[in-house]
Amino acid sequence: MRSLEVTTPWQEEDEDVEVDDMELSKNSRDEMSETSSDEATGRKIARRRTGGSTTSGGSSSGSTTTRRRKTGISARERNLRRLESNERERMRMHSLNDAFEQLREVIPHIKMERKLSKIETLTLAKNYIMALTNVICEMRGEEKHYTFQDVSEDRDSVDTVTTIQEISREQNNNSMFQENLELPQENTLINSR
DNA sequence: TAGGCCATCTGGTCCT
DNA sequence: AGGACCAGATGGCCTA
Repeated sequence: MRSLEVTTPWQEEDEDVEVDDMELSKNSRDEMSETSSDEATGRKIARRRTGGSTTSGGSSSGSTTTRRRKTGISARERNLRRLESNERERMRMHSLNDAFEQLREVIPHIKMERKLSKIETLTLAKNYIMALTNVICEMRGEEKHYTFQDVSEDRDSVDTVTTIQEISREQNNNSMFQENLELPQENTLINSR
């Protein structure tokens, strides 16, 4: 992935002076251009012109008034680091999204026009694991590990459990499912959403 | 138009 | 010290 190639206000100045952080934030946001694309992945990099947080999450230590810098780095340097940090964060989120995509591909679910949302993906994955665990227990002749409650209110659960039951019927004699599989400690896990 | 979902920016905190 | 992680804020897109 390439670095951002944006002409920024601080590229014009290179003075190592004390600068108000709020002003820096403003400059950083003002820099944002519309969109560009990532050459390596083809992903669109959207940058807002007016976005960004005013009071960022969990950040309570700094006042909104002028704060003094910890070190002697210039405003230009700090903004450069910010951009690099943004880039790393984008990459991190992209890899997280890739992982979600891979998870979507292995979860059996009813085909939909739209793709599964993240929360749906996680919920289905959890249900899938629980249902598979029950299948294993069933094959071993043990008591079911998890109890699905109130499935009528949870269509995803129903879909997943139905799918797993079908799988278990087909693979009822598959010894791979019956040998040396570690099961979670909990005996029940209420299916909530 | 409201609400859901998402991508991105941002700064604090944690970890190596 | 620097990068990873996290969560709040914001705006864009889409759908009912």
